[in-house]
Amino acid sequence: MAVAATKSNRTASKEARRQQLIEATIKCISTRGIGSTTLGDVAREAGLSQGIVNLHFESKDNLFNETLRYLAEEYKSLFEKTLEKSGPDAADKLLALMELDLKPSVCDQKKIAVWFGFWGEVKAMPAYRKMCNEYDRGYDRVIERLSKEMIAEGKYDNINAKNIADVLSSLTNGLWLSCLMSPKNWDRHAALDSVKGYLKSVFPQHY
Amino acid sequence: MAVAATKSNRTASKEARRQQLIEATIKCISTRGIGSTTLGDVAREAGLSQGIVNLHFESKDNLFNETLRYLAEEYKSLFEKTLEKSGPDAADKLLALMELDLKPSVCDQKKIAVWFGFWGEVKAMPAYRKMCNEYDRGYDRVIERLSKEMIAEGKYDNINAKNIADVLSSLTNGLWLSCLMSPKNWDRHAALDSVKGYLKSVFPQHY
DNA sequence: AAAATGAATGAATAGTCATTCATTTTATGG
DNA sequence: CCATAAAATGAATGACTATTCATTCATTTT
Repeated sequence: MAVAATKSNRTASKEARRQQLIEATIKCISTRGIGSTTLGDVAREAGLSQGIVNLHFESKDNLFNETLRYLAEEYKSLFEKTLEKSGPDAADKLLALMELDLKPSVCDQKKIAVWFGFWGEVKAMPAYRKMCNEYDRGYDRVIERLSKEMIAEGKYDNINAKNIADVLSSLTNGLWLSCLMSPKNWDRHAALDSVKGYLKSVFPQHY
Repeated sequence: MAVAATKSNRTASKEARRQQLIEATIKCISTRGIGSTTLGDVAREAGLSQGIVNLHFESKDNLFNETLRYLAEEYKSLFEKTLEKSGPDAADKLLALMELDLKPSVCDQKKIAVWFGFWGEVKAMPAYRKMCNEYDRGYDRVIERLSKEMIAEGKYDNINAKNIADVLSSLTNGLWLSCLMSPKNWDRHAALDSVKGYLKSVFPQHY
């Protein structure tokens, strides 16, 4: 099928170009900020010409939305892989997920700067908020389910799984802010100790 | 002599005019986002003319810096007042400070949107990061000192004051993000319960 | 009341940037 | 090789916006 082969080649090349532009966008936002990243900057970063973004993404708005979706999908895939590979106990899985959030590949200045850039614009761009919420809902459910399992196993009293899930996700996001604001003397091991300290105090029989 | 109050629209004092413009800026950033707030928007929001911001603030950059400083000073003043009025025990003071962060006057969508707007721009504007860090250092020191006192009082083992201070500030910032992202079904009492739950698990003799 | 002061105005300017599109380059099939 | 189409270019366009400044206006001083 010559036609199909040709078509798929073209598509592949188009996909590669889109990916290249998304990566350039992430780099630009992480260094110049979301507010002063221009399409010219992105094109230059990608080593391509002025009009290239509009050719592949129609508009700047669309490019930014696709960039956010790319970041969200990337995290989702790491989350799922972590959940699969870790285990088998709920306690192992929960710890592995918390460790993921503080790994260099997830928690680095560059990527965090981009996340905060998008979060800072949610008032102007409700689509950003909507997308983030859709992805986050899934993670919260998983954390809550794992907590519930552990509460049942450990016969813990007086603690609430929803509550713990809220604290853990807030804690992670707050630690990311510290990483963004004090990149020089931020210590990921200290951050992980903080999280472990919390887990230990809530689930003393498990950690 | 309520001179300032009776003065016509055209001749408010310089300080009053600056304040009026800063408040308009906060309103604009909280609704349109920091990236699409123009000086025209701010002037319109304040009911004044196009050139007014440059007259009183020299530049947009300066207006935004002064706006961030205003927010930081406002919080600082609330923090200090809370520390004074609460008490006398360290446990009371610490709880009062955590409650402050979740009070409607501090933790409302509008104000949080502005904070995140600034945080999202720290890569482009190092001055924002610098200013935030200068203020935050003070709060962290206070929280750490209070924790230290409680650790000594309660003879707690195996816990570290710096660690607790880190968790508490991260937790607060993370809860603010939840408030920004899910304004509809965000519950400040549930958030406060999360914080209290943490305090109870770390300082069981105190809470 | 005339003059002086300085706050405020808003039209004009200069610069930036997203988007368009006519043209050029590259790749593919015959 | 050629013919064709897709991909890429980059100059041009038009919209937007920070900043300037000559002018207007209200208040105070003389």
